[in-house]
Amino acid sequence: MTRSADLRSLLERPVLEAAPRLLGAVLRHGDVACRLTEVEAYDGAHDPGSHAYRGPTPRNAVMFGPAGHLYVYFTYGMHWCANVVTGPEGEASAVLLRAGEVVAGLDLARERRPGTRDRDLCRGPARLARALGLDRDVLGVDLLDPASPVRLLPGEGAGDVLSGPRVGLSAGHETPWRFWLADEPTVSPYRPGRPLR
DNA sequence: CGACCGATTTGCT
DNA sequence: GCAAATCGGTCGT
Repeated sequence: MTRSADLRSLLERPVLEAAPRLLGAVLRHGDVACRLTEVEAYDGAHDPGSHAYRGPTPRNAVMFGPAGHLYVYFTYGMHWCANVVTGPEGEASAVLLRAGEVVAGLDLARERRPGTRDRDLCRGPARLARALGLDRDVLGVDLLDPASPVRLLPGEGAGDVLSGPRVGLSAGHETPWRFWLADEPTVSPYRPGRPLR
């Protein structure tokens, strides 16, 4: 990861460049903090899988705003998922936070996800959002503003980054959309992947 | 106004 | 491994 001063400029980079470098960074909401171990890139304008693909709507408006803000959406009638907006303003790309390791506020995280093993607390995008207490209340907050309830903080150096193509997309079979840290128990079970160049 | 879909998780088999 | 649960956004009538 990078130092704090570089976070803003990193997030303004193209999403495929910013996404893997978010691994190891820490997302904190109140007392609960999570070290990111798995993310996925969504390229607003060109990615059919992106919520921004069909243009701006009230729901995805945050994606079209400046980088570094939190895009939270509700899906499957019961889950919230969290994204970090990246790229130049108006490009509407974002990084879906898929998994992480709870590094602070373990008690509260367990409370929010009863009966869950610690390593599963943030294993999966909706699980991560739940453990951190992320919902519409924090939609659009600036993660780089020290006054925000949700903050993105630089992490220690991360281990090896693996990447793999996202299934179900016709375009971008050559492009790695998914990034995760090797040898992390909090990452989703098994994915075929290769080291990031 | 109504129908259909979805960047998923969970629980049961 | 598979199906249920559950509802806001989006689009068509």
